[in-house]
Amino acid sequence: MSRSLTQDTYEALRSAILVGKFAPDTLWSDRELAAQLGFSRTPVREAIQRLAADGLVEVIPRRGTRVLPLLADDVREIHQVARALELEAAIMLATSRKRDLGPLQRLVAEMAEALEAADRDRWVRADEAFHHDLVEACGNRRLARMYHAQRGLTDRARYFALHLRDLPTKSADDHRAMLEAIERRDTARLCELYHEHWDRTTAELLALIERHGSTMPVQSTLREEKK
Amino acid sequence: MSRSLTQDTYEALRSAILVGKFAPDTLWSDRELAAQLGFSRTPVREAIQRLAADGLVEVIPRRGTRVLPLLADDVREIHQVARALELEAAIMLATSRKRDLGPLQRLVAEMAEALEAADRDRWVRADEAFHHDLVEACGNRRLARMYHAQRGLTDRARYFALHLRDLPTKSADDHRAMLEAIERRDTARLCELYHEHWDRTTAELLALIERHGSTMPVQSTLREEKK
DNA sequence: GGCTATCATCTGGCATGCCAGTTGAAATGT
DNA sequence: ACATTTCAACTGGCATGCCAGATGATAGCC
Repeated sequence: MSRSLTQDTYEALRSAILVGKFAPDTLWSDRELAAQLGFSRTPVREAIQRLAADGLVEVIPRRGTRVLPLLADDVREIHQVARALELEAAIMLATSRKRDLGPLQRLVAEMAEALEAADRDRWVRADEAFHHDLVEACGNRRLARMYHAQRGLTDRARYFALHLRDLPTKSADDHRAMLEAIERRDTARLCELYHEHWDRTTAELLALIERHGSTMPVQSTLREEKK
Repeated sequence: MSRSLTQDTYEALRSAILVGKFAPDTLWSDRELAAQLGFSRTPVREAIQRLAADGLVEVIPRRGTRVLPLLADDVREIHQVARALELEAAIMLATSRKRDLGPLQRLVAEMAEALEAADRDRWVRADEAFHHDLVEACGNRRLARMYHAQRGLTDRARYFALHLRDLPTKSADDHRAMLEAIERRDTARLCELYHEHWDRTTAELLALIERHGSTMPVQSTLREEKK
């Protein structure tokens, strides 16, 4: 895989948690994880340190490592942070002199096409790419890193939500409007749009989460494998 | 100290770096740090993982752990992120129904008194507390944690800057105006104020940094102690 | 039966030993 | 004298062993 077992472990565990392979609130021991992944406790422990710093797990001394659930309040908090950061990035783009909005324009078009074809997966890819590229384009790498780290935490929820809701026609309009505001360098309009867009997105996601239980309908498969 | 050597090590190293006891760009080995702190490599290594995640150090395999310098670009990026997050918190306070602005009002008064007495240390304490409490009061713990983590990175620079510049009379006005905007629930004004305030603060800090070299005038003392 | 004390077994915390990659100065050849 | 090679002394990566605290099934008591 990569050049470091710690890195591999970190990525494997993070992805497993975000995809839902570890049921929230379950306890895991470093020995157990190490055995499953095939190497020793040390890289696993170091990876767990990082996951704990990310807020994905909680280490309980002499009890185990608990996978933290994604609660409604967490979604609310994460979305708020993401909104603040992405708005800052958008404002930066809106006031920047040299900028290339071509990729973003293409992605908006891509989303429109995906909607016409009712292709949810294609739409979600373009949507992810739009927000991703927008934040990347602002030039602040710290901001981008923090944004992606937070946003990644809700990937799982968004993925399930996509198949449970109506086609996101409203979101497509929002994106187009946001891009236009950036083009026109209209920061006041941007602030409005972002507040509307994220408030609605958050509410939609929360409604789905509450309807389907606070944890997404994914169960751990590893627990059973082990026995 | 606390209940975990890893935690102790993390806090000790983080504080040492932020206070300037480790010269930027110096390489350290985990064995060396462990010997100085008095325990073994394991807790030191786990603490270093977290410091690397914070962006304070960089681990170079088989070379050492490099203390990252605080460059002008870093200050720019950090201030931008902090501004975005604090503005979001301020807007939250401005639109919240039940809120207690008493502590913030007291801190604004405190800053005014400190200015009259030309007491820089008292002023900086009140200033820190103002921003701290403002972000805490918004109720989004994630946002608060990220804000403080980022802001902490520039503590060192701000501390030195304080004694090298004029009394921050302008900042005091800004804070008062910000609080008033929150009281009047005037979010548009808040946006303006935040952009002005942080742009000026960033520019001031950068000017001082560039005048005094990209790294603050602090040298490592530990290197010598060791010999 | 119900309650309590016990203890084998589990956990994370930490120390330590070995490995392989990197380095820079000494040893070597020209 | 200089360029090249070599190698001892580092480094972080990883595995492993021991420890003390926490747990829960069980044995013992009332």
